[in-house]
Amino acid sequence: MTSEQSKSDISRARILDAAAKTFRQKGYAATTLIEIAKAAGMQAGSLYYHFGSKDELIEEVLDIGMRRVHEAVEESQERLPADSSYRDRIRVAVEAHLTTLLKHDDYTSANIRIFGQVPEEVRQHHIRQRDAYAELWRRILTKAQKSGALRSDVDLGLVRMLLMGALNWSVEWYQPGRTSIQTIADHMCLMLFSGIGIEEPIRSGENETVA
Amino acid sequence: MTSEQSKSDISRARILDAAAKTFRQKGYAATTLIEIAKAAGMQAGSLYYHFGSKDELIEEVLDIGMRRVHEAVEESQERLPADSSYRDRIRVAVEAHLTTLLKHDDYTSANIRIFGQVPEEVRQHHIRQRDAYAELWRRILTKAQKSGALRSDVDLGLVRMLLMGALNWSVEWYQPGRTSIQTIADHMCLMLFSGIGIEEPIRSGENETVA
DNA sequence: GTCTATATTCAGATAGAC
DNA sequence: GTCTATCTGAATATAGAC
Repeated sequence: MTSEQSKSDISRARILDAAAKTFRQKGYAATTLIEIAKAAGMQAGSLYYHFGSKDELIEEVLDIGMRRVHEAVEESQERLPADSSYRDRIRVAVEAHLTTLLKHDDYTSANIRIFGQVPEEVRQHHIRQRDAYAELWRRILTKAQKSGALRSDVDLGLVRMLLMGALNWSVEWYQPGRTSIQTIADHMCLMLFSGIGIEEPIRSGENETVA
Repeated sequence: MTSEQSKSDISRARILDAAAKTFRQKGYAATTLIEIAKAAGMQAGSLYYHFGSKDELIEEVLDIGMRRVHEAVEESQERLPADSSYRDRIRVAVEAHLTTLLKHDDYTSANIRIFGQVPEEVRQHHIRQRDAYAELWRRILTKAQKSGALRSDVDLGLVRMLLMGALNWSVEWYQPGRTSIQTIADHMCLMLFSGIGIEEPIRSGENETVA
C-alpha cells in the first residue's frame, strides 16, 4: 500500500482518463467502450478486467470529477487568511470552480456535461455527493449574507443556481486562448457583487441619438 | 394551402411533440424511435412515412425550439413602448427567454439540452440559426451599453455567455411550483444590473461576532 | 398512412487462449 | 492483464401487406 503503481493501476488510470475525455466530448450514450478502449490503447474486452460494466466506469468518472471541484473549492477557502472579506471568499470559490472546470479537468467537465444523460440508477448514486457540493456553496453564501456582505432580501438558493449555471455553462463555449479564466471569473464576480448597470438619466420620451 | 390540417399533418405534429418531449428527457442517443412512436401512438416503422431518419426528426425539433425562443424574445422587444428604458428592454428579453424555456416548450428546452449531443452534421445545420439568436442578444446588449445603461468597461460577449448560462441552466433544476418564473427573472435582472453585494465595513483583522 | 415482419448493424458483455 | 472470438440484445431502417 505504498505509492507504488502496479501495471493494473496504470492501465486503470489510462482507461479512466480516456473515458473522461470521450464522455465529455460525445456524451454518455454516444460513447462506446470500443472508443474508450482504443483511446486507452487496448481492446474493448480488456476493459472488463478493470471495470464490471460501462456504468461502473461512468460512475467512477463522475465521482472523480465531483471530488475534484469539491476539493478545489474547499482548499480555496482554507488557503485564505482568516480575516478575509466575504467577497474574497466568494471570489476565490468562483475562481476555483471555474479553473477546475476549464483548465485541465476532463473529469469535472464530463461530470457537468453528462450528469443529465446517465441512467437513473447511476444518477441516484451521486446525489449525495452533489448535495455535499451544493452544501459547501450554501454555507459560503449564507455566511456572507448573515455577515451583511450580501443583500438580505434575495433568495440564496436561486442566486446559487443562477451562479452555478453561469459558471457551468462555460464548458459549452469556453475556448482556451480566447479569454482567460481569470477574466471570466472577474466578470462573474462583478455581476454578482455590483452588477453592470448604470443609472439611466430620465428621458422625456423622444428617441434620442447617441454620438 | 389553407389552415386545413390533413391527417398527415396531425400525425406529423404528434410525432414531433412526442420527439421533443422524449429527447428533452432522455437525451439524443438514449432516445429510441420505438419510444417516440409509442408516445405518438404508432409503430416505429410508421415514423418513416413522415421523416427520413432519426436525424431528420431531431433537426426539425431543434429548429422549432430555436425559432420559438427567437420569436418570443423578438416579440418582447416589439411589444415595448418606443421610449422604454434599456433596462426594461433587457428585462423583458430575459423574461421571454426564460418563459419560453420553462413554461410549455419541450422544443426549446430539448434544443438547449441536447444540442451538445447531436451528430456533428446536425449541429452544423443549426449554427446559422444559433448565430442569429446570439446576434439578437448582442444587439440588445450593445445598444444598452452604447446608450450608457451598461458599464462601458465590460466585455459584452462574456456577459452574454454568463447570462445565457445562468438562464439556460435552469432547465436542469427548475421545478414548476417551487419558484415562479418571474422570481427567477427578477433575481437574474437584479444580479445583472445591481449585483447583490453590499459594501462591507472595514474591519481590523479580528474575527468579529455578528448578532 | 399505418401495420407487421425483418434485414442490417453495432454495442455491451462473456469465455477461454495466451 | 490483455487478446480474440463470439453471444445476445437492441435500434435504425426497409419492404410489402392492408
